[in-house]
Amino acid sequence: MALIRNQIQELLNDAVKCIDSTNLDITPEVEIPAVKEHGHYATAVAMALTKKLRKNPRLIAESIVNYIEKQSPDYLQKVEIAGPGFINFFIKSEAFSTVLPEIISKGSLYGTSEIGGGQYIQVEFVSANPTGPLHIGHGRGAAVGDALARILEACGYRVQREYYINDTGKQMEILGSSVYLRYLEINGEKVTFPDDHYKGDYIVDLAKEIFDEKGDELKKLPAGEAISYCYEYAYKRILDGIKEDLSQFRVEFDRWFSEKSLHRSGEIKKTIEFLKDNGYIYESEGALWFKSTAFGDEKDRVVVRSNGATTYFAADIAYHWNKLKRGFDTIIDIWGADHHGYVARMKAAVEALGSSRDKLHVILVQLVNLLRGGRPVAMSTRAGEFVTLREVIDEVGVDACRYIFLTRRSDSHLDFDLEVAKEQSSNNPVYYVQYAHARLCSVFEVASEKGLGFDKGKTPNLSLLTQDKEIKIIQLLGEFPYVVESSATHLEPHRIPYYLHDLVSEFHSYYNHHRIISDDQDLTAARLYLAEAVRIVLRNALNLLGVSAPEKM
RNA sequence: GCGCCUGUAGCUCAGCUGGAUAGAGCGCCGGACUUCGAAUCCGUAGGUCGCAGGUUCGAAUCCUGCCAGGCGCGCCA
Repeated sequence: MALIRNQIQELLNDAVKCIDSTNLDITPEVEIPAVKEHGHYATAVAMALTKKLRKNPRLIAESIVNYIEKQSPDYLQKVEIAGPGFINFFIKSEAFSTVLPEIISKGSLYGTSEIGGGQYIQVEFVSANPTGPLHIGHGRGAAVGDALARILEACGYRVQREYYINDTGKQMEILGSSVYLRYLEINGEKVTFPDDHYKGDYIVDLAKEIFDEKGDELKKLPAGEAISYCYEYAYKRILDGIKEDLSQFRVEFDRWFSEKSLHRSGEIKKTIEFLKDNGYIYESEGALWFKSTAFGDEKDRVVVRSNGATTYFAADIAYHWNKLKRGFDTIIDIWGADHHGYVARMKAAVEALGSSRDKLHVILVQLVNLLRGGRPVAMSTRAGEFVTLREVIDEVGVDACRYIFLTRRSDSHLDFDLEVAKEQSSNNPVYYVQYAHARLCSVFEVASEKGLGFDKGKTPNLSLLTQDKEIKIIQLLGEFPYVVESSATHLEPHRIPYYLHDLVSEFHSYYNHHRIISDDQDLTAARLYLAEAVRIVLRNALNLLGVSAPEKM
């Protein structure tokens, strides 16, 4: 049984084809009007066609409506033309309720689809340097990337979640050196701590750990060896901490990809060779340059410095070549917005590697502006002044934290005030949604105490669901699959929380106006059936966000 | 100087890619618990959609120019 929206969509497609056979590349958009006087669904397609057909929109609307009336689909109560040429559809209420049995029978699968057609997508996110604990900004990237992956999976894509570890290079040396210097301090030596070193307390803690294990042993080693030991130790401990934090944040990666492995395998060298063979590399001032301007970048970029060292960008190209060779149909990179200047060159590289630049989608996540009581909190890894993701999770909880991140477009700046998130936690949008779920669970408990079980196999008399609010809820439930789809195709997780809010607000209102459990057995059965459908959609939607659906709060 | 992002109610943000009277939450004010959970509901107030032009039947949405905030612009990573 196709959903009403689908049927209207198809009907309109046919109607448009019928009015004018000259290859119109317009697909009519079906929307839900803001006010109910405008029907359950509406389309502005007649206005969209005016330019092409050079006819009055109302005339076009009339011929579309004529076509529709000739078909006279059984779900349609009436169709009318309004305003400048809107076509408004009024649906019979019993037609709407056909979605309920579908939701009940599909259960946790309701909302999933096959639009992805098994396409293979990689989502690379977080990828924070293992030089310190994750901070709040990484948390936002983690929430967005993970939710996106869940949404894409729900739409029939095969998804791989990957974390790229920058485990080599100058920063790693500085990390090793930072720990080593702290270690020397613990051993009573006076050291000067350079400005570019990591000053966080966690560095001191790591040095202490090494001291507890090794005593003054490292002091006797040549500095280079000792630093290397410190680096290995610190890197491993920090990365383990990152994994732990992410796991607690309900983010699990399928693969942790090491930058160092690209150096070891010679892939970076091979990548540069490949580009050179294709004429995209030239030498200048003793360095090797990638001709990214040939693909729209504003200037060419160095890949091998005059001292012979490859740049970070060179490794990044090799990394993306590696991704491309793994056969992904689409590659999604989620970056902090401070890296926006790298999009053009990365897309240029992908194209130079013989692929399509459209295969790479870069989602920029704006940095989080962390506040406490309205005052900005300093955030600098180097200076060691930052609030870690773990601290935020401990303070406001995983559910609230993820929800706050996911309720905004990723490219909008985000003020995250810890005091507000904490103090107003009972007014936090996530609880509004979770409360509806808990409330429903409670209703079912009461129902079962009264011996009003819920029989999944038996469909009650749904024509009893005639209240405006019931129709509205049913209609919204029917929208869920489209919301998930649009969220996937636009790569915008925030559509889910906004949908949830609409649905839940409608449900709470309904709950306050009508009793689900009453003396009328048939009506109770029908309403419990509706309630169960709501509960399923709430669970499924929250699950896409990685937010829990508690039975009690 | 150049580039990217943002500018919508007092605050935090949506606005389905050009459609009908621009919407939520928080906050303010006023109501609703002897009845399935009041973390809820119902109602009031609050707007020159940063500014100015342009495109057309129609603009918060598209194009141009300004203004403001954030972030980038290295043979750093």
